Amino acid sequence: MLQDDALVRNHHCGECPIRHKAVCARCDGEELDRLEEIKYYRSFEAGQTVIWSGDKMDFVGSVVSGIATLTQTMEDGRTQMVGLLLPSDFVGRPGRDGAAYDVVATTDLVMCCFRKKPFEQMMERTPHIAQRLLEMTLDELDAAREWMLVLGRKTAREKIASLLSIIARRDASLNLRPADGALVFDLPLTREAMADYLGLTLETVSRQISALKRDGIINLEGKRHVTVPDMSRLMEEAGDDSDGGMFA
Amino acid sequence: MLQDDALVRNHHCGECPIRHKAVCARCDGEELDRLEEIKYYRSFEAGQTVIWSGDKMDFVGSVVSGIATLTQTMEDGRTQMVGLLLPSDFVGRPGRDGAAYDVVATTDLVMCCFRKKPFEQMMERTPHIAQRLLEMTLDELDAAREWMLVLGRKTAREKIASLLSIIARRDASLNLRPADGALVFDLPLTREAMADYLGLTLETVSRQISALKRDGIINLEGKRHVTVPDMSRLMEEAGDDSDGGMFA
DNA sequence: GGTCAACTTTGACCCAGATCAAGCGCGAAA
DNA sequence: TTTCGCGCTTGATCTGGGTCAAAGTTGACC
Repeated sequence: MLQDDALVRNHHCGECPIRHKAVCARCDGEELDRLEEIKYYRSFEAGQTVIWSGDKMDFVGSVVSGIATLTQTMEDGRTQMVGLLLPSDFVGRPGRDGAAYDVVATTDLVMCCFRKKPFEQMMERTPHIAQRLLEMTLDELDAAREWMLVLGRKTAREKIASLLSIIARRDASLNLRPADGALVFDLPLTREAMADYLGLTLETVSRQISALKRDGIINLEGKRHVTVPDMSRLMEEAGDDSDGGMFA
Repeated sequence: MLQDDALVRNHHCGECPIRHKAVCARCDGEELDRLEEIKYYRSFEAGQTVIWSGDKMDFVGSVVSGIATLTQTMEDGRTQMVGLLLPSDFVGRPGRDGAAYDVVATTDLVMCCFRKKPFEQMMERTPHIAQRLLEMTLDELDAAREWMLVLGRKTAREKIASLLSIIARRDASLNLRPADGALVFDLPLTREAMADYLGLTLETVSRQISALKRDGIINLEGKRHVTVPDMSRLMEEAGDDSDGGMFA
């Protein structure tokens, strides 16, 4: 809360925690000044819907802190998560009016927003923004394709292991702990959200997590706090081309 | 064959069949001239692999005619198609050396290629190219997310109906036949390729196609030639928010 | 400290789709 | 004209994960 308030009050891009990773990453000082003029912050509480699919979207923006999800829903209620938005990820699509997906804040969330029109105009004049956005979009496309393999061809156990290893890897690169080889992190998602991400039911998610715990692949304290004693074993379970120790 | 030869010999972007849809769509005359200098054509036969995953990729390019697929394979042989490349679609990623996926020509294929380095340099100087590529990448990302819903949450029957309606819609916009409401097209994929696209086995694909035929949703002549008497019924079977008569 | 609600776990049973196994149809080569 | 091979269909059976049901955990709020 206090932290979020601090973020909301922070009006200096220079000190922004996502300065070097977000859509503005390539902008120079002068370009940043112009962005600064049109930006504004919005906060959302955990559970709040940021945008409803189909709504008119008059802004775009970056996640500054917290986590949001992108989901699609069929008329009968089946839902599939199609994106997980972490700090520095971009929301919205220049050149489109309606939102294509529901965007929901999974944790408390702070976004750095721009009204769509001025942002689009600025993008025309500022190749650095379009270039960075292209780069980010290509990365997201790769992630989506990786996920298609998970959804289409992996077993429930492999799906869970894949999700855990993605979260573990992300946390390892952001936070500390390359220490003894054991990784520790908190799951940012409920069992139901994991199920929506993986194309499973929440019961199956629960069962497979229990199974991985029983087999010593992971340890659990409470429902959310995970320890991975041996990352390469987890990756083996995920079915990814094995062990290659890539820790960026 | 004759047609392909004609395409290979065609050195004038002005007459290119994908001129207004490909990555060069926004380029003006002068920019086109410069692209023309560095472009070259490559042809592939049906079944040929264009690029192997992991290989160094020293070119990028557009599909001019024919169809190619993008697939990922796990060590044990499970494969998932993650993209279907139609004329005007772009192959390769500026700013990356290795190919992330196998690219295979499903039909005879002609591509308009650029060596990666000169293309990247040109992209820096030519915002029109980056802008168009961003637009195309965002479209692909949307398609990939749509497909995640299909893979994660739809039944086998809905998956087949989804694939058929996508192909039908594409053919309807390219070709003729908005006539009496019946659509006719040829499947460009084998049962196995459809299975790889949909995360199914080829047996299930075959059974579900037979079932849709039995139920009068589609008609088949031979194994590949499909007639859809009532598009809205097919879309209902696909589970897409119903009937909305969007025919671009 | 008790209650309530949201989240999670676990069990019993079932079914859609995978797997295994024949056969069919048709175009190309001989 | 026969034969071969490949793509496709169809049947029988099996099983991973869904469904339905019940009970355990946890934390927030009185």
